[in-house]
Amino acid sequence: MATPAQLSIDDMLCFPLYAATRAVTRTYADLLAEVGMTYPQYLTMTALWEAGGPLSVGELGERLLLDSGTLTPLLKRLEAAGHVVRRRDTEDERRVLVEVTEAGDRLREQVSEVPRQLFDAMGLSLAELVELRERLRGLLANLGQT
Amino acid sequence: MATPAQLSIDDMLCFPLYAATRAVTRTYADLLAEVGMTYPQYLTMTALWEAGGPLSVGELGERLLLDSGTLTPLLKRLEAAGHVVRRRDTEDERRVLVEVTEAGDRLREQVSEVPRQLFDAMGLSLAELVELRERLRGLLANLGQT
DNA sequence: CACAATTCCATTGCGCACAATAGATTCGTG
DNA sequence: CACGAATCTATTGTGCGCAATGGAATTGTG
Repeated sequence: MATPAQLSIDDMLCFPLYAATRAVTRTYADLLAEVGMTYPQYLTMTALWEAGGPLSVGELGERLLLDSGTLTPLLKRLEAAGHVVRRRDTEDERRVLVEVTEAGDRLREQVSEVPRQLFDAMGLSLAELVELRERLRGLLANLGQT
Repeated sequence: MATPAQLSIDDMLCFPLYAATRAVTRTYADLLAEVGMTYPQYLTMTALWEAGGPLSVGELGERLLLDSGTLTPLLKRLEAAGHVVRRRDTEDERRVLVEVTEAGDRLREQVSEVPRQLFDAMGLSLAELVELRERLRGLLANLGQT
């Protein structure tokens, strides 16, 4: 099998990648339904929890590899839900700082089992997960992302 | 590292998976820009080319793991671009058959180098690609997809 | 201090994804 | 054949992703 000019859909790498991502997102959707969050919102909250303090929209975008056209409306929804507050940075009025609220911190405990639940649903050994993760990181780096 | 309760964003599998998929989609967008197609549209055309004849919306959905809410508008755009035609199945009026046009067949040649270009952009060896593909197929199967 | 370039966020427009629902057609069973 | 169940596509509504654009604030340079 020498990468023929015409790969079938089943031979392509991109399709399993694409389909697996959507399957993971659906699994998250099930797990996050009770707290009313989506997977991108959960990722965003995770980045904020991890940072331990306010992040600007741009800093969030760097960590999540998302641009402001995606983040701005997403952050407004998180703010409307009471999980974060957004305010202009007094040091640099161009920037908007996003900070987790107390309710957002309580949410962190409510979803603390989600990573474990997802790990179980994926049905991979830890070694397989780590190897897959490293392969994907390599792919991401090759495609010109961090 | 024993799957701690609180994984950081960098430790999670889901994030590299999610980000790598978006990076691949962007790479496809660059390669497909000259023919005016998106990645999901290209995947859909690939499924039709591969089938060698008309497929119903449902059959396409099975192959692509997409539902009619996604496919119907996508197929209408492909039809508006002249790449496919849609018609009711005379055998079963509930079904809509999607068939590649002559223009759609010519398109196939115009994108014949895309798989190779993507393979090069990904920067993986063939062995790595195959292994990654199989891991992702396994994950997809575990998450309850085909 | 001007002022052009840069940085940063928001907006707009388009195209997915997908849940939920609706509506038409066909099938299965008596 | 009747008719309820099942099948199949379309529609609606919400939420991403992202390119392109715009506008406000800041920075760098002379």
